[in-house]
Amino acid sequence: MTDAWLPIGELARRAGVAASALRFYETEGLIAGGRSAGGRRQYPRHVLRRVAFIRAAQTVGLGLADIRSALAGLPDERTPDKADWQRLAGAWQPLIDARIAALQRLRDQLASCIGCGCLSLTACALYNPQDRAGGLGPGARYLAGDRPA
Amino acid sequence: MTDAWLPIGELARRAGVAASALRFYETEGLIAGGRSAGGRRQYPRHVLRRVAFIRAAQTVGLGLADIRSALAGLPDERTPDKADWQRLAGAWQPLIDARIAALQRLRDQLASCIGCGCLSLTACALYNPQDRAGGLGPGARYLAGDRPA
DNA sequence: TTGCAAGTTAAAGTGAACTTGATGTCAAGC
DNA sequence: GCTTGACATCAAGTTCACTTTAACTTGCAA
Repeated sequence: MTDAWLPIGELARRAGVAASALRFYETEGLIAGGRSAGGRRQYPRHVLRRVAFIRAAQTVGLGLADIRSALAGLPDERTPDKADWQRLAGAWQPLIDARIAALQRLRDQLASCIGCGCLSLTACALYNPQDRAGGLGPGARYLAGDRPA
Repeated sequence: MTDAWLPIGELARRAGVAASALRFYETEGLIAGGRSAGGRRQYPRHVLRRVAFIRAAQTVGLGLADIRSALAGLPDERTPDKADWQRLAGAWQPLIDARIAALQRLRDQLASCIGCGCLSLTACALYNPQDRAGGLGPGARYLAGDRPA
């Protein structure tokens, strides 16, 4: 087959992530590959899918530590197949559902708070520390369509 | 009235945020107050509502810069009233709706991707850089119930 | 053979929202 | 007067997911 091994630039281009990110993923143990005679990284093709998984998992809201744990559930010496990926990605569904539910609760509470105009600490459902868990964590700042350059 | 002015510890306790965070907010121009003879911070009571607004806005997903802009829309020498807060919080509704919609799209795409088990770069809707905007930004890592200690 | 793009490393920088630590002051109770 | 706890400032540290920088090497084409 042609290009059985991908140099880092190729992988970066095809996966749509920066080469520096891929090196970072490698040092973090999220991906792995071999080296050429000259010491350059050479990735087997299936790493592409692995990178895709990582990015998708990030979209779902997972951190790299969680993703590493998830990837640890893949078979070691067999190339992961359809069922493997299904198993991993299936675990996301409840997470997304929970996030949606939390946002909907927030929206409803906000609606009632706008109705009363209170924003009171004692009475307003919007300001309830318990519900902050449903939001984004600190550092979550890019809203839909508001990605950095 | 009793305790017309709140020392920072009182405000922290009542608002449910750390005193260090309040000092930080003050240096960032998000809240303001006076000083006692001895140089200690004294906050007027309505700062409580301001802090509540800040935390609520964060829950909605806004960053402090956005929140500062929003707060700039409040009257300067009049204590903000019901209508003022309503006006500000009303702007959140579309943001929340957009976030929910983005997550629902993600969920649907994930469902179809699990159906096919592909996770393929060319065919899978889940791995689509366009859609990453609908997720959380980089650094958004705490899911529901997964707050740091 | 020369030139250049693409690759290598380690270390430091980024940004957001705070927190922690060191060191010193203030105010109240005893 | 003394202890205690809450408060003051300022600098530096934390977390995460990377990116940037600097200095150097590899590999391919002209």
